[in-house]
Order: sequence, then structure tokens, then C-alpha cells
Amino acid sequence: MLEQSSHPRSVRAKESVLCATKELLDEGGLGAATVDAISARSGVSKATIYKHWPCRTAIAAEAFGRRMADAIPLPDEGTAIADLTEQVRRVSKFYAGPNGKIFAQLLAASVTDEAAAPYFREFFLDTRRANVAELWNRALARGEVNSAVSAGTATDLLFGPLIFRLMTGHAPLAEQEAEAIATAALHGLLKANSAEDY
Amino acid sequence: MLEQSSHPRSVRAKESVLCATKELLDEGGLGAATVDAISARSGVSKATIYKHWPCRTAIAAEAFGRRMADAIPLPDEGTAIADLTEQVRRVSKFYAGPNGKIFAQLLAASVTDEAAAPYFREFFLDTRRANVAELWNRALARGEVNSAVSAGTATDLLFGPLIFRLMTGHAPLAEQEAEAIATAALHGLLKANSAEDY
Amino acid sequence: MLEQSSHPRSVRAKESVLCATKELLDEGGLGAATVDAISARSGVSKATIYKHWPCRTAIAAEAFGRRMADAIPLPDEGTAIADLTEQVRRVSKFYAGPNGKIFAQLLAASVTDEAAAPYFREFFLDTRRANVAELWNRALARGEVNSAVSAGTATDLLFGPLIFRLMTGHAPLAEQEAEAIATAALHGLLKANSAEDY
Amino acid sequence: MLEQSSHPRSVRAKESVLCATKELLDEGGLGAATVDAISARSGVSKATIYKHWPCRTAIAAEAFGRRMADAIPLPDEGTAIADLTEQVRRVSKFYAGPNGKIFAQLLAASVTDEAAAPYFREFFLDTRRANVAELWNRALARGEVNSAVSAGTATDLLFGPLIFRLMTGHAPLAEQEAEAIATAALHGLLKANSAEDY
DNA sequence: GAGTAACCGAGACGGTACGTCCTGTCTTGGA
DNA sequence: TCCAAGACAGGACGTACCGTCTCGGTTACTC
Repeated sequence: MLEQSSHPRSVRAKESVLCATKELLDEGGLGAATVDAISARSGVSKATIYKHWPCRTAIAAEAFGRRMADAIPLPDEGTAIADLTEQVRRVSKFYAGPNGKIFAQLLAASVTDEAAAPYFREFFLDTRRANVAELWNRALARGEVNSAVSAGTATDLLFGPLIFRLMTGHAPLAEQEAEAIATAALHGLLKANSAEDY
Repeated sequence: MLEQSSHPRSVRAKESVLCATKELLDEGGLGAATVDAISARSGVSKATIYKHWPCRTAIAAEAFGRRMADAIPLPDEGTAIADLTEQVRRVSKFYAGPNGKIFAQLLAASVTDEAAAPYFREFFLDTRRANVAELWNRALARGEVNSAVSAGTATDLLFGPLIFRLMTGHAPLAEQEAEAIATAALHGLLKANSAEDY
Repeated sequence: MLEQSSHPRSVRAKESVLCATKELLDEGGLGAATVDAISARSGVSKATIYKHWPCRTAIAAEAFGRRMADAIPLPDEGTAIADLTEQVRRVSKFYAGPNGKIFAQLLAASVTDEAAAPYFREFFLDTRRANVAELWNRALARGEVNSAVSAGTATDLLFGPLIFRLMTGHAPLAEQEAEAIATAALHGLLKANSAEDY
Repeated sequence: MLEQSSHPRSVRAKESVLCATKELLDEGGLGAATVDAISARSGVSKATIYKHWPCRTAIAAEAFGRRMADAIPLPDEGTAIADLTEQVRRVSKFYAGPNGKIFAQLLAASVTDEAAAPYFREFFLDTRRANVAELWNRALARGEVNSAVSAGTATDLLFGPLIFRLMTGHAPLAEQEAEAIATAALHGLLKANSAEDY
């Protein structure tokens, strides 16, 4: 008896599906990741697919999710300013590349596809927000940042603008734009604050 | 003299379509604003509709667009802090209501539906960004805000977080959340800045 | 023992479609046999319909086809003259009735709808031509007819005039007209031939 | 006021329309002779077109009609057999060429388009049937053909088979086929008749 | 090691919306 | 006054994808 498959068939099927979906996403974006296409390429039947995921967006979210975490490792540069700025820079760069398009499509689909939202949150947001929270807490411990601001609010302030630009395309996502956003978020919009800082 | 049809036919058709679309959006969100449904309710044929708009998202954007401007008048409270905070509060409130859902669906659809993006930008972003730019310039003239920050960046910083929350639903859009975001954006995330400010 | 669904799904779908189409043809001719109408009445989706037939004319041809064969049984009166004349009479009568209109519409549609032509030939012509060929061969065996004439040419000569009249409506399809045609075809147009015959 | 146009505008418009239609028929068959296309090419508005013809098939019938008469002049070879056979040969050749396709489409359309039928009859059948009737009467006068057969029946017998083949494509329209049909029609299908004839 | 039950591939199916096309009517403004 | 130019309603077209379902064959447990 082959112990090989302590992973039963269902696990292998999931893997095939996720792998095929990743390929399709790269080739043609979310639009190409049709359930039929996923089924055909993975060799897993649609019925089986729908046993594991509620809708195709959920599959795509799971398939694409880890990639982002891998692509954006947590910086550790010694100061809050440097760490957070660098993180904004990295995320911005990710958004600006081909994966950004896919990310935007996934986020968009999650709005429509109610069932996919939890998947999107699980595979995209949670990890990333936890990462930023860690940076934030590290900075808090060092007394570098304003303790009246929650990690959540800080995250939204730093990355919300990037998301905004990604979704609407109204403004560029170039590196210096990312820095301008990070700097403004860190030092604030008011005049007094910035006098001696930069 | 027949004032009756000072509007030529094409104008009447457009009006009918936009009106019907508004109703459908209110009744069932973007999902209900099918081209067929719009055609049926407005009495305008599909062929004609497709002569005026490239896709249904574009129609919805135009139909829904003015509403937002109307719903969010520009505040004028005397100081930059008050004005900008109030504006964030108002936009947040708009997003939190039933129109927020529709707005989110529209933004999401604009990502997928390439042809609709310009419509979305024209009927949603441009006006609103111009409004905020005016607030910003007013504040700049008064010397209240950091002149190193562009109006665009300021806008993204203040409203990007709201959009982010609206799209992912990862955090609430309550009034005090809006204030926390505005305050953090104005004073910055760093500690030093905020010591004497609040 | 469940005889109920010895037919797999696809067969049931085809049957439903053909049945619904037959009804629609009777009610409003080929014009009423819209794919949408067929889909609605049969409960079979358009996608499925288009999986089985290339166009609506093909469906109608298949649906209507057998009826003609059933309506026109092969005569067996003992002599070539009697058999062939009777057959012309029967076909003419069929054309003169309500089914004739539908038949004409189908034939007309097959000209335009290239994809439907094979269906029309299969479900209308082939059977009927085979029938006439049998009559012809029977007559040939008896030595009653001119062996220099092929069954195909004989068929065209006997029934072509009926089709011609049906399509253009330039001349009636009454019984005695049918007989005149059959007689003329059998005995020929030249004078000598007919001297002693009638 | 310019008397120049004893042909008023309406006549010039008709000409333009018929000319444009002829071109379109040659280029893409009846399918290309859209009312819009005719209007665009002729420079005559659709409203005007519909003032002169009830539907597009009627236009095409009229535009295409004379061509057939021109293409098939009446033979005069001295004997009924020769004349009628030659006429069948010529018509068959016409049908076999590119114009045959258009003729078939027109005949087909006349079945569906009730309003076009009279046009088709006027511009196609009447002239041609009159021609054949003349041949027939000439032959009758010479005592060559069976006076019990009407000119109409004779026409149907000789040309119906060609129409039949043209419409269904079930048999070729080559020259020797045409001759076989003519011969069979003239001498009849029965054996006795043909013994000494061929 | 055979029998049995769960599972899965393959893909047909109903449903729904899409965007295109053409017809025949109707309107407008210019000649 | 008449017409070109073309907008319009109406309605069928054929396509695409979704999520459900049915079928038969394979796999993997049980006895």
C-alpha cells in the first residue's frame, strides 16, 4: 500500500486546480481563469471544483494569494520611517507590475462575488495587514510612532492611497509617488508638523 | 411655438436611459442594471443604447455620477483641519450608506470593463478631486497645510483609506473611524508631530 | 424496471425541441419558429439547441421532415402510369395544403441558410426521392418506362413543376393541374407521342 | 424652373437605387443588398426607397430582373424540339452561373417576403413565361406539339426541374443534364413513346 | 482478494446577458 | 416642397460563462 497518498485525491485535485489557475491568471488575467478553462487545464471536473470553492473568484484568490506575500518580504531597516516607507515602496512596485492588474481584478471581483470576499481577505489582506501590524508594533515599542493611531488605521493610511490609484488609474504608481505618499502619511498634511522634519 | 421638444430625439433617449438606469441601480444594484433591463424600462432600444455608451458600466457611471456630487457638498468651515475632516466624514457617510455599495460595484466594474473606466473617472473622480483640490488650495493660501504635498497626494491620502475599506470591507466606515483617518492623515503617523497637536 | 429514462438527456432535449418546433411551425409558419421561441417552449436552452443544430432552419427541417413522408405514402396501383400519376397528385395535394406553405418556407430558407441545406435534403428530399426511385424501378422492371431516363431525371420532371408552382405561386396546384402535369410528363410534349394515348 | 428633368428627381432616384442594387447583388448576393447599403451607395435615403418599393427583395427583383431576359434571348432554330431544348439549355446555363445563385436567393426571398412576390413575378416570370409561350405557340402552329398541353404546363414541365435543382442543389445543372431533361419532357417518360424517337 | 461504496472525470444542461445586425418608421434640417 | 441623412424601436441572432446535474468508470476501503 502506497503511503504516498496520505494526501488523498481531493488534495491532489486542489493542487492541480490552484496550479492551473495560477497559469491562467498569468496568461490572461482573471478573465481567462474561467471555471471551464481551469477544469480543462487541471483535469479536475467542475463538480469537484465547486466542492472546494464557492466560485471562481475564490479559486483565483487562493491561487494568487501566496504570491503576494512571497513577493513582498517584510523590511527591517531599523527605523519606523525607513521600514514603513520601504514597505509602501515595495507594495507600490508590486501593484505597478503585471501582478497589480490581477490583484485589481481580484479585488474588483470580490466586490461583486459576495462569496469570494472572505477568500480575498484571507489570502490577501490578512497576511499583509498582519505584516504591517508587526512593523507598526515594532515602531510603537521603539516609541517612534503615535500610539493614538491603531495599526489598522495606519495600514489604511499607508496603503489605501495605493489601492485607490491602482483601481482607478487616476494617478501613477511610480516609485517617487510611493515615497511622496509614505512621507505625507508619516509626517501629516498640516504645515507645522513638517517644519523641522524635511 | 412648441417648446415641447426643444430636445432632439437623441437627448430624450439619453435622458430616458439614464433615468431608468438610476432606478434600476437603486432597486437592485449594478447587477440589476442589465442592458436588457435598461432598454425595457426606458423604452430605448439596445442598438441605440450601444450607440451612446460602450458598455453598461459606462451607463451606470453616468447615471449614478451626479448623485454623488449632489450628496456631498463642499464644506466651508473656516480652517483646513475642519474642512478636510468634514469632507472625509461626509464621503465616509456616503460610502457607508446604500449608495456606497453601488459606488463600490461601479468602481469594481470599471476595473474589468476597460471601456467604462473613463466614464467612471469623468463622472466620479474628476469632480470630486477638483472639489478637494479647491479645499486644498484654499488651505494652502491660508498657509495651513504643507506646500510640499500636492493636492492629488493629499486627496489620495484622505480618501484612499475610505475606498480601501469600502472595497474590502475589512474595517468599518463609521463616523469616528472617518475622523480617526482624517486626523491621522492631517497630523501624520509619527510621534513627534502629534505631541503638542492633540 | 424503469423504462422511463432509457433515453439519455440529450435525446430528451432533442425530442422536446423537435416537438416544440413542430407546434410553432403549425401555429405561425417558419417565421414563428424562432430559436428563442423554440427554446422557451421546449424548455431547452439556446446553447443546447445550438449544440445540436447549426441554425433554426435545420431544426425546422428535421422537425417537419417526417411529416411529409407520413403524409404521402407510396401508392401501388399496378401500373407505372397510375402509380406515378397518383404520387404526383398526392404531393400536389400536400403542397396545396397548409403544410405546403411551410415546406416552401423551408426550401426558401435552405437557400439562404447554407448550413441548413443538408438537413433539408436529408429530411425531405432523400426519402422522397428514394420513394419515387422505387416506383420508377418497379416500372422499369415491368418494362413500362423508358430505360434511357434515370430515376433522378424522372423525379425532377414529375415534381419539379409542382415545386416551381409552389414557390412562385404563378399557377394553381389543384388536382386536375397535377394530373395535367403528370400526363404531360409521362407522354411528352410532342405531338406524335400522344396521338393514340389520349 | 429647370425643365431639364422631364425625369423628375424621383426617377433619377429610382435609377440610382436599381443601379446600386445591381452592383451589390453582384458583389455579395442578396445578403449584401441591405437597404442601408443600397441607400448608402445610391445616395438615396431609406425613406425615399420605401416610397418606391415595399421591401428590399422587391428592389432586388426589379434590379436583377431585366438581366435575365437580356441574358437569355429567344432561340429560333426552326423546330420545336430544337427551340425548346435550346431554351432549356440556356436557362440551365444561366442558373449554373453566378447569376443563378442570386436568382435562387431572390426566389427564396419572395416566398418569405410576401410583398416581394408580385415584383418577382413581374420582373422574372412574366417575361420569361411569355417568351416560352411564344415558342410554344409557334410550335403549335407548326403542329409539332401536343395541343392538349397548355403553354403554362409546358413551361413548368421544361423549367420546373431546373428550378428544383437550383433550389435544392440535389442534382447538377450541367449542359447534358439540361438536355436529358428537355428530351425527357418532350418525349415523355413512358416506353412506347420513345421507341422510334431516340 | 472480492465486493461495495464513495468519489471523480467528463461534459450536457438551463439560465441569463451579452453585443451585433437589419428592418421599416419617423424626424430634422438643408436645398 | 421634397429629399438626404440618419436616429430610432423592435426583435432575432449566435456566443459565452455560470453553477447544477447526470452518467459511468475508477479508486480505495471493508469484510
